[in-house]
Amino acid sequence: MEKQYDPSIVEDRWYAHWMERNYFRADENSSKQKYSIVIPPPNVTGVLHMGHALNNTLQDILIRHKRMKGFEVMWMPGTDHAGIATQNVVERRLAKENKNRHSLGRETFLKEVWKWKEEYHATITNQLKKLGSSCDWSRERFTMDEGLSLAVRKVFVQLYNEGLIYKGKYIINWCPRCQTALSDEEAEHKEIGSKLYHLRYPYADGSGYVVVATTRPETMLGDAAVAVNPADERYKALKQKKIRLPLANREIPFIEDNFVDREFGTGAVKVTPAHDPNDFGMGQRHNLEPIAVMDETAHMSGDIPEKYKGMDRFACRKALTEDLIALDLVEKIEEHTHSVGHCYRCHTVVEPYYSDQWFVRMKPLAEPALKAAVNDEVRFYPARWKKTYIDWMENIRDWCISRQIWWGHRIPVWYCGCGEIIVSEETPAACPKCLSSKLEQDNDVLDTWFSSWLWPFSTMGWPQENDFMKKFYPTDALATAPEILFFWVARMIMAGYHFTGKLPFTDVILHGTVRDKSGRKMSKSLGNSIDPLEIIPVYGADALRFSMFMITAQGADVFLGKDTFDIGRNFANKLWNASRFLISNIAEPISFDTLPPKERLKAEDSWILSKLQHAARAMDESISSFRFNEACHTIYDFAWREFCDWYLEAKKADFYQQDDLVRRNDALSLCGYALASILKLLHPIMPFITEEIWSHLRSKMSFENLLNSESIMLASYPEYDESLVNESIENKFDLLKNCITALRTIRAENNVPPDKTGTAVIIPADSESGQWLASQSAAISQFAKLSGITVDENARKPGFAGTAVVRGNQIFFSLEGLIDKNVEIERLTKEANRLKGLVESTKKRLESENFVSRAPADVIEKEREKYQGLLVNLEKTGKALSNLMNE
RNA sequence: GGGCGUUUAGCUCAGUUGGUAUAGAGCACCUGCCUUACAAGCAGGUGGUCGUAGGUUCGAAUCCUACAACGCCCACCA
Repeated sequence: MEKQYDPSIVEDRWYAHWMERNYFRADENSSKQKYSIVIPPPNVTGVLHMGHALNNTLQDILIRHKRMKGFEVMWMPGTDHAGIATQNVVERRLAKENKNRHSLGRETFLKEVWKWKEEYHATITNQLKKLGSSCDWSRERFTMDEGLSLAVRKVFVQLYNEGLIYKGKYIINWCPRCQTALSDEEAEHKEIGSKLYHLRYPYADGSGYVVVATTRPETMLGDAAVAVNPADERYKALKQKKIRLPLANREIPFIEDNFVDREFGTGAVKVTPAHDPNDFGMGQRHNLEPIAVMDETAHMSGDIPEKYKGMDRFACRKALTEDLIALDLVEKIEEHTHSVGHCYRCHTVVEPYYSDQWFVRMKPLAEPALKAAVNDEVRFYPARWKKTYIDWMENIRDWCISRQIWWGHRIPVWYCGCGEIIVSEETPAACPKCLSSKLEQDNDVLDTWFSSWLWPFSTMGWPQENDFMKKFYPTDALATAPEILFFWVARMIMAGYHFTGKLPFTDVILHGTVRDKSGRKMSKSLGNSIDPLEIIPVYGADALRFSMFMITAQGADVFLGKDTFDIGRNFANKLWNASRFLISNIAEPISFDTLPPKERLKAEDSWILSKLQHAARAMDESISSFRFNEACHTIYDFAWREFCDWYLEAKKADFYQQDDLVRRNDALSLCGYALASILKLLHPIMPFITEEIWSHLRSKMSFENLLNSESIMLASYPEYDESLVNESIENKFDLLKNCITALRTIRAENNVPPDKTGTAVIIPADSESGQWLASQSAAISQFAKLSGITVDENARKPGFAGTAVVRGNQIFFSLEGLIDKNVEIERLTKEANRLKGLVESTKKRLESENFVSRAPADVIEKEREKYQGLLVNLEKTGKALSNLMNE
């Protein structure tokens, strides 16, 4: 074994080995209880980033943990075609060659996108493997593969037949750059500093004007009315008047509508039914014809003055405002911040656009999905997301699912010249009504999420009945970022209930966003992202995985810097060296069936076995409740602070016992047992190094029921064993460690060099402590580098010595000429003051009538014991201090 | 406008149901060590009135109220 652990050699080798052995393969015929997860399919738009690393590591931890716990696990991998996003990146690539999708034509363009898909799909798959993801690659799916496309068509037809899909002309969010409709969720609202224009609209009879306020003056060309609140007295007289719309030079009426807020602006609002969702509503209530004045690229068009035709909407805003100013029709322009929708893919300002689109009626689908959350059948981690989910479900609106792009599932609707509309899973040969074969399929494709929402079951072969789905559906956990709670999670739950009658998963784990050290979201455009593939060769996937979860509390954002991964790398290296040390001490391969019998266990053995039980339980609980940072801390502390710092150090002496082979083998086997347990506990988080060490350990040691698994992946996860818990030994060890630390502190504070040994005297507080510490005098000598130690209640204090009091036990360290009296006086004074403070506060509490009469008896008892102990320590420390000063 | 989250050491953050003599890590910093597992390491140390103000309680970082700062989500007042 090398002196430094090098993950780059090890990791790829083990992944290939696991693949070769088919360890990731899920067996639908297994009799074991199943545990299944479907991957949130990464978009094929590009390479994976740290957010994916976080997301997939989380799932891998769960999968590996459950696999070791004896479940038949299935982790379904796959990718998403990501309609608009992928089409955009491919169009951008084409633009560099001065081509565009229209010049290529639909078919050729789609071929280009498929090429892109293949390329990035390969990269993504490779990245997931580098991370160690133990998904069942034999099941891999893509949202546009044949089976999933079939599921999409089936769902569309079913919903249509159920009356839950309809087509209609409405105001929708339109991205003028992508030139497609968007759903409400795809329009991201951002606060924007803007202007509020107060425009004068003259009455048709020339008797004056009314002032209306708008943030988008260019839409005035499409105005169909001016509306006021019916209760607004100010405008009562204007009811009969008409407005002469400036520039457009049309007459428009006054209308009254309760929607209008009397308090805002002037209380009069221009109504543009074709370009504003509220105005559209008013238009419908008052039979106003929507007048479209923009085309699909948000350039001015339609029946408007020549001058503005073809102008970009923002250019027009400027030009038109200037013209109105020239006509003295602008009362004032105010600064105004408001929230404006942006395309979630290209960040262009969304235009409300009047057009013919397909929608899903959501209310009926939401009912069971809402109930599931209210009843806690589906659980959210952290739990606070439940409320967010419920709010959204309660206020759900219809879902616009048609997209005017080419990359995606084509809408399975055909139109016949006779007016017939055919909605069908299969391409119809002829119109059922007029028998014409001249049918035209709807040009639009479906929203990407219309395939994603079926993911948990479409990937399993639905709608075909099959054993695989029977075994693994519904799944168990779903891990994702909160950003797509509505886009995806909520809709999957709705689809799950509607099409399979089942909740598709029970635990929804919402993890945070990956950010840089200054809190900015990591993104390609900001140039602040860290590429997992650059980290892995240097630090290792294990280090990447461990570091990320070590520093991240459940649901909290992850802040990554270039030094973040040191934690995991250092930990891996520590583990490597401890293992190397142990394994190198095994000269001849040793074999044993069980742990040494109880009577052969030494104190430190019982102690580490007891501590191991706590660690095992904590790991299990932390992972099962998705608190991965806790799991990392638990294993880090156990492996490093307890196993390496104390246990292995304590066992060293026994390793060199060439003349007592029983003792030597006990020491090696117990260390091997503890190490193997650590490896198993850690494996879900750091799969590679644990497998590597596991194989080294197995080459030197065989242990029935412990190391019998060829791969650690398939070994059983350590179980909490109460019979090995030993609180009294843990207590004694705390005392021992505190005594050793006290001696070390004296040495360090007095700058005693490590190569100078000294002698110690311990005057124990009682005979029990005395016996225990005396039995550990060899260990104390070793850890504190002593040449001699006396533990005796009747021992005499050494003349001049460094002093400490631990739980009433007086500890003296003496080394001629190396203990600095002033240092010691300072230390002891500080200690005495600290104790005085504690004695005071404890005394106060115990003298308080309220405390003594109201606190539970055990708390009072504990407080009394604490007080007695403090008094003893204070007294002895004080005495040591005065002795020192008098010497 | 509604809702949620965060505020703890110089920095980044843990702290599960209120109670373990001293509120924990990592990094940074200081001191001493290349002690034959590990300098990516070892031993020791400095550093915190737990955002502010009240309240509940025998007891509050933890529960309640108000306030402040920052962040996020949702929302059809142009």
